[in-house]
Amino acid sequence: MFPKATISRFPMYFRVLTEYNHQNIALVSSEEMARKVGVTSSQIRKDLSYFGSLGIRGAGYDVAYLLAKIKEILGMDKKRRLAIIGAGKLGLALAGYTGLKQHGLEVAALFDIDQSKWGTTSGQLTVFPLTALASQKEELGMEIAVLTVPGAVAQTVANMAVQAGFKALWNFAPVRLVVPKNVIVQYEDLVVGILTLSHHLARKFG
Amino acid sequence: MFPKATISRFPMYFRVLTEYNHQNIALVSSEEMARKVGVTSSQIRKDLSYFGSLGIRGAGYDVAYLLAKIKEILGMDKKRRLAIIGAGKLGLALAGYTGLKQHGLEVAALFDIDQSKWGTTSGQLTVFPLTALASQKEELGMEIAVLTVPGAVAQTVANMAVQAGFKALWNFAPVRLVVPKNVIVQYEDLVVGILTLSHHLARKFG
DNA sequence: TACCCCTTGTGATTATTTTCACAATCTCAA
DNA sequence: TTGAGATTGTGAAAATAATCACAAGGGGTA
Repeated sequence: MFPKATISRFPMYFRVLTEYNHQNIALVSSEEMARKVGVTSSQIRKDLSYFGSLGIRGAGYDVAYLLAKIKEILGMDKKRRLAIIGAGKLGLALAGYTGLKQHGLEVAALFDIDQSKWGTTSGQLTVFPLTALASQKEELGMEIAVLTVPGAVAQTVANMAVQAGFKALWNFAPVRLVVPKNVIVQYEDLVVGILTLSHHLARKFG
Repeated sequence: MFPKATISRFPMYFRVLTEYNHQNIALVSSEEMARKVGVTSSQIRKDLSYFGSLGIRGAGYDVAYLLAKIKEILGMDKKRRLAIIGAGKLGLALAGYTGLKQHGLEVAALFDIDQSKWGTTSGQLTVFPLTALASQKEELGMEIAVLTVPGAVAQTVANMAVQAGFKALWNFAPVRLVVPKNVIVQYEDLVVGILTLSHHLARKFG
């Protein structure tokens, strides 16, 4: 089995390859990619080797082919639809975040318990009542539930998402969720990054 | 030196300790914390041991004392002020994100190159022209620059932040930045989490 | 005070991840 | 077709991180 960090490097590989593709560069070496991404070339070769012999010895990697492979590995060959639960600032920001669309991810609808938020938002997205989660999941073909709700209600909302049939949760609430074994949870803690910076600042400058 | 992951676990420790503190629980064992955080108790003891003998053998950890220590380690004992550069959806969402304030971080101002955005936002925050970065840094005592700008201009904006005297950058643009050695960059790639989920979905269900 | 119980702190061990270094083998040119 | 030059793919080694297991103390009680 490959290291967990391997998958986390693939989005970066995807982006630089997209760039090369856009520049009509057909072949690229691991050394060249490494410079751009900021990792070692052997790291890139090792990461890719977990998924087969994807390169051409003596020549490098075929940009279009590798791009297709990475899309496949990251599940980007199929369009994934997201349900954002919690139409607060963070939920709305994610709904309008272009980075998602650029990676084949589509926010299909938002959900909130607050009646005053129901209806259509600035974009062409609709905020539904939380109770409509299960029915809209089927209607819109959503697979991933994004939890942008306060920590205090995160577990309750997670239960509802599981009940509605979601098998994957992307959780922004700073809470460990208890879910059935067949449900995947990806935790996203925005505070970790900034506090890591704060720690380094404190070390260096006090 | 301690593992990088050690620091990334501290925000979670901070939160559960805050909870215990709120419940007037004075003493807590690593075993008890471990259950709540979702890591092993020896992991917690090891993490804490890098910063001294913070517990009491036979009894556990003094919640208030450990909380103070963790605040110190994460640089939360001093209020850190942030400058958000890029007053788009993500920038505005971060500006209003309560999680930051809860960890002693304060967004002091926003900056944007777009004249139509200059002025006061929904909160009591002001959006300044990008050219005011250096002067406002001194005026407002900001230490950390948050880059919520498109990837294409991220390097240019980073250069301006460095020029203005920022020693720490929190970069949301999916681009590797070139900065002087004494400047710290923390990368935040929102797409990694969701594509990790997408990968697992593709593996399990196709 | 003496003893028992409890939990920390930490070397030693194990597991995981990255880097090294080079054989394998592909391309290109003559 | 052959040989030179390039770059992959990958075992082995090194570095990093997590877990184990237990000695070292501290707290509480009689």
